[in-house]
Amino acid sequence: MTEKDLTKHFPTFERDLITEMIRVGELKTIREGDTIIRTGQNIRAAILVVEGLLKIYREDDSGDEYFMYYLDEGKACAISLVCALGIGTSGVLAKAVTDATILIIPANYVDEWIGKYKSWAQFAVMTYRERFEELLEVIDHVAFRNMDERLVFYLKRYQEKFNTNNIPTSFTEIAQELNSSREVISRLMKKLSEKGAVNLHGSHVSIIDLEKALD
Amino acid sequence: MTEKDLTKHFPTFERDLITEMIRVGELKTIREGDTIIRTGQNIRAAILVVEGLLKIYREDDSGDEYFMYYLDEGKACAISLVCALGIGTSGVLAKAVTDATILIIPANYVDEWIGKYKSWAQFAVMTYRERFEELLEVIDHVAFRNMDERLVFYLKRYQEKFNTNNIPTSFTEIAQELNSSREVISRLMKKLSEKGAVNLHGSHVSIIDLEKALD
DNA sequence: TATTTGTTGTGACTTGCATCACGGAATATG
DNA sequence: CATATTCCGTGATGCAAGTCACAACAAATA
Repeated sequence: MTEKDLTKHFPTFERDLITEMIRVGELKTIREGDTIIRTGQNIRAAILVVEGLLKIYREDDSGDEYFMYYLDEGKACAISLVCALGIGTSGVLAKAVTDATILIIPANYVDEWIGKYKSWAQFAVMTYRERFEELLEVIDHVAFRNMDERLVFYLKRYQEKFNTNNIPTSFTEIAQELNSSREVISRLMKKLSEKGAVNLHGSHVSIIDLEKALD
Repeated sequence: MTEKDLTKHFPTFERDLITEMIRVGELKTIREGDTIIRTGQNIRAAILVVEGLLKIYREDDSGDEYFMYYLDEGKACAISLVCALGIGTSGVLAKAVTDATILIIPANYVDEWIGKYKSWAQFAVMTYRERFEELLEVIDHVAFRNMDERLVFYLKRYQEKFNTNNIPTSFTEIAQELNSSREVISRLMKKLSEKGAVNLHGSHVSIIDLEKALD
């Protein structure tokens, strides 16, 4: 990983910071499907996504995983940033959706750089802000919306993140991530297809126009 | 407000920071029930709670307010901290539960102090961390728990924050804050009283032992 | 090819909860 | 004191969604 590569994904960082990140950070490549952070795990480093896409979940006692949001290239896990300083355990679960490269920054630098590099402090704050907003959006959906709307939201995010109208995810998996059941997803999908919002091909789903889902 | 008063509520802050807070911050007293931050409001300052107790809500399109968490003395509103820097609008609603005193710090200082005062940077990070955790807990409840458990959680927090077993809140209000309905709360309360977890006195509710709610 | 495994579709049933429609008790206000 | 207002209790009803049971596929594998 060269300075140029890193600068490409983190364009706001000043040169000195990039240099130091390369010096002290540990690059790690992750396979699709791998789990990077586990709930309850003790974290002593910040995690930045250099390449690839992660998914962040909240896990309940019985092991159900509620999908909260995606983490793109150039973003950081807010939990890992925040845990890096305090004596924190995770609280969330992070999985790689694609093969990915992450940069692991030891906790002490996370702290030190806040005073040292303005761009780092801003990055940290921006990270918090964005994740915070995303959590609020999750709460909106879970607290106020019905499953049909949440499914549409789920599909919309997939569409945006992967820039495709093809949803290869099985109904079983979608159901797990929305903390619902396969049958419910199946029936809701049928309704969506009746409205002309999606097409069902048995094996996969293709999005036509999610706006049509609004009745 | 003297330096001594402020130090009492924010003991980790160094003397210089306290001095500067008094110089540039605006103290404001708030009446019980007043709204401090509105959803969608543009925020150009951080808000610290010096005295009193606030309640933070998430509002949906139709004006329903979902109660998320309390904000104690010595704490800051994470949203206001984070919005102070970015070009942010609020996303949450803050109300005073008791008469309160808040300290308003203009956005530019929020930013500046992160590099200047270590205790401030740590305070900011700690604030994010705590609020973040609280949001995750909210998601847990809304996503995974039924109304009965959420009601018990609601009562438990009241008990802790006000250090009392007396709940003077009307069922109608509890229902609104949990995004439920009065009748449902009424029936669940009855169940709780049958289990010996609470006593119903018509006008108010008194907690006996919330552990007994677990069946 | 035959079998296993993972997928979706669907009817029947149950449950949690919102809503409606009362009525009665308590409190406030004229 | 009378009336209005606000609160709570409770049955009836409807809907969203979770669960069960079973069938029809398709893809992978022996």
